[in-house]
Amino acid sequence: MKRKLTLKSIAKELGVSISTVSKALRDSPEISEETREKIKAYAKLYNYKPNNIALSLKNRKTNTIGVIIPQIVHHFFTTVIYGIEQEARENNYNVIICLSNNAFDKEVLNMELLANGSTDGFILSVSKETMMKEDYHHLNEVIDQGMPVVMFDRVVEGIQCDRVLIDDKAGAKKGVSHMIRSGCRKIGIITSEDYVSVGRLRTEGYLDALDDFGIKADDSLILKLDNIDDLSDKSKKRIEDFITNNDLDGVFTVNELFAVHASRVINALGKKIPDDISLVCFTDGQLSEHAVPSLTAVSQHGEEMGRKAASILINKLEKPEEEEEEYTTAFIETSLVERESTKEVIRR
Amino acid sequence: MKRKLTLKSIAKELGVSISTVSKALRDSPEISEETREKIKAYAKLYNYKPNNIALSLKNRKTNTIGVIIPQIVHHFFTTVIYGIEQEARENNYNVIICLSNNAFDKEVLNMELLANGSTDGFILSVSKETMMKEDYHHLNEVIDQGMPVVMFDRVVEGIQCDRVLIDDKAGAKKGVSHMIRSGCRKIGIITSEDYVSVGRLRTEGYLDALDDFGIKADDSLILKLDNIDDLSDKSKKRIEDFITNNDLDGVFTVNELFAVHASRVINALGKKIPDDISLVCFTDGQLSEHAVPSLTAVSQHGEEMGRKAASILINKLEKPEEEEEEYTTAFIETSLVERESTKEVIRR
DNA sequence: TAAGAAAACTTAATCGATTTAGTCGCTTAA
DNA sequence: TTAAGCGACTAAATCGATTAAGTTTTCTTA
Repeated sequence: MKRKLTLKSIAKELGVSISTVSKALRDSPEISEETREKIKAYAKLYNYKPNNIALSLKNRKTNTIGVIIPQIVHHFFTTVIYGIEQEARENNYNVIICLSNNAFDKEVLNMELLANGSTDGFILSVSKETMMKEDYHHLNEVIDQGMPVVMFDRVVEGIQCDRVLIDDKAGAKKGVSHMIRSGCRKIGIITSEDYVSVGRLRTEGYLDALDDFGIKADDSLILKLDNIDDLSDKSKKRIEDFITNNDLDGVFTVNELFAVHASRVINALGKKIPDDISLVCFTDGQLSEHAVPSLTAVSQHGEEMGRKAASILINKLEKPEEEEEEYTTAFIETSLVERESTKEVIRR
Repeated sequence: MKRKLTLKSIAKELGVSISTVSKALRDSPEISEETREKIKAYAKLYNYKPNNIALSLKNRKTNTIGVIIPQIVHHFFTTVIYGIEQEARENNYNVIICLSNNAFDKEVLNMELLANGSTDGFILSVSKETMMKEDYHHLNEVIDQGMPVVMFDRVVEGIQCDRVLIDDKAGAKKGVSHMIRSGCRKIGIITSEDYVSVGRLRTEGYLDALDDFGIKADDSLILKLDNIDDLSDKSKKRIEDFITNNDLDGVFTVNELFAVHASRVINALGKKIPDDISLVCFTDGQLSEHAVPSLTAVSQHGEEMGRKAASILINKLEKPEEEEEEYTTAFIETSLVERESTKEVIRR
């Protein structure tokens, strides 16, 4: 086991001072050509790399971004992380990832931990529990210490930070409009309770689309489930009843899971997708792509979201300090991925 | 914006020396009860937390684990990360995640970056390119510097490190045996070329199972595709031909994607799953669970794998230094998740 | 009462780097 | 002849913490 080289060990070995070594390696004109070359050759030979921790301490800058997300076993979040990682890497930043598991306490703990010098700033999507508690002291604290924060996807109001959001409303509208254009007239939506912001916004988009085409909304065609993140047996049952008891010709769902189950139910009823019932879901993931029939989906572009969030954060971090603060909200546009679960749009 | 407290600022404020503050906060008996209480009260009031970077430098220990994986938008890897994160957090470690995107250069770069002080050890799954290049100098280098490494899933030989592996062979055998017990006699396998270790091992498990039941293996029933990570059009075509041209009563695939496509093809041929053809795949993910019919799958327990890898690494890190080194290989057992794509096992 | 011990602090070294402020010898110009 | 200037270094401070070693001050106790 060989110890890592340090400036000190190089200096000792070559019989010069530490600062000479440091300056030589940084090409300072203070050091003579000869000495410089000698030191650089030695450093290269033994593969000297400065210690990041020491640099971080000296520069009071870690070049590390802290990412806090509710869960990682989740396709959308991984695409966002992927985007963050790409952008970070291109700008010489590291990424530390912490999971809150949707728990308030873990979110606070993680932030406090990372805020003590480990990271320069945060990208986070707040946990469900935090949203319900409406306790954001941990966010305000790190912001107060001058660490920039960028929130994405699940954001809260009243925090001095930048935001990156999916345009949920426009996305849902896009999906539902597509169904209408392809001939659907009685479209149901499977969504979440309104306190989940993405659910609420997507419902609004659905209503907007109907309105645009002069179709009257009908409350009985709106199914609001408790949990948007998974599919309980109770939710399954409610989806079954919803589809069985309404004579729909289109179903829009706010996530893939609801859609996959809807597809199953429609199948079991002996109806054909898309001939009898069209199906569109929000979120374009593995399930939409590989389901049979494959699902037309509103794609969220998580990677772009991650890149955007990271780029906003890095920008703040590199900015020459204390220009007047401005907080932006960026929207990531969705796009519609047409697949087998919808009919062709009738064009005249 | 208020600056973070440091020992120095506290010392100045209270008119004592830095070391007095440090000792007081660490309950040293050297400091009088009175002074100690005063300092602690002040620190608590203003929420003092020591700077991690400074501690890392002083202790030459970062309490951070570097994780390097080929990709993050991949269900299995996220479950492993989830496991790593859990175990790390419970032991007060941070997790830095870097993606190699299956590229050798990025893997090397990431390791070098993190090895310069950022982490105490590594958990990694080597990239495909690294496996093909068989260039492991970056691994040997960090190991040489005394940083422990744990490899998981995609491991290579000849490196001084611990390993955590899925028991691929036993897992495949489990799946294929199940099909045989449920009545299948002509089982095909869709796998990868042998240079992908998991593909090779799973193929071996398949052959083992056939052998156990006295079924003769037939090379024409073994389809080896180029890429195990995704499904190219070429692969799709080959799967179609494979299933169409062989009169199989069972298909085993080494991943979900192959299975989902096989399912589609079987469907298109007008055959019923599982009545005409049974289908089992390695890897229990979203697709297996939600496909129609849902797929019987060999579950890999990625979370357990992550926990195990992290626990081995942390153990090494906390060990009182330089006991005689021993490298272990841990196997994570798989389990079979029975779903709709296989028939009941006939028990006599 | 004086030496020794104990209590309560402070100084200074250290981790590994950067950088400002010297230092020292040599050349050059007034 | 001598001060200024310059080239080529080194010393020391700094980032924020810990800790071994040193310093006072007060208290014991022979």
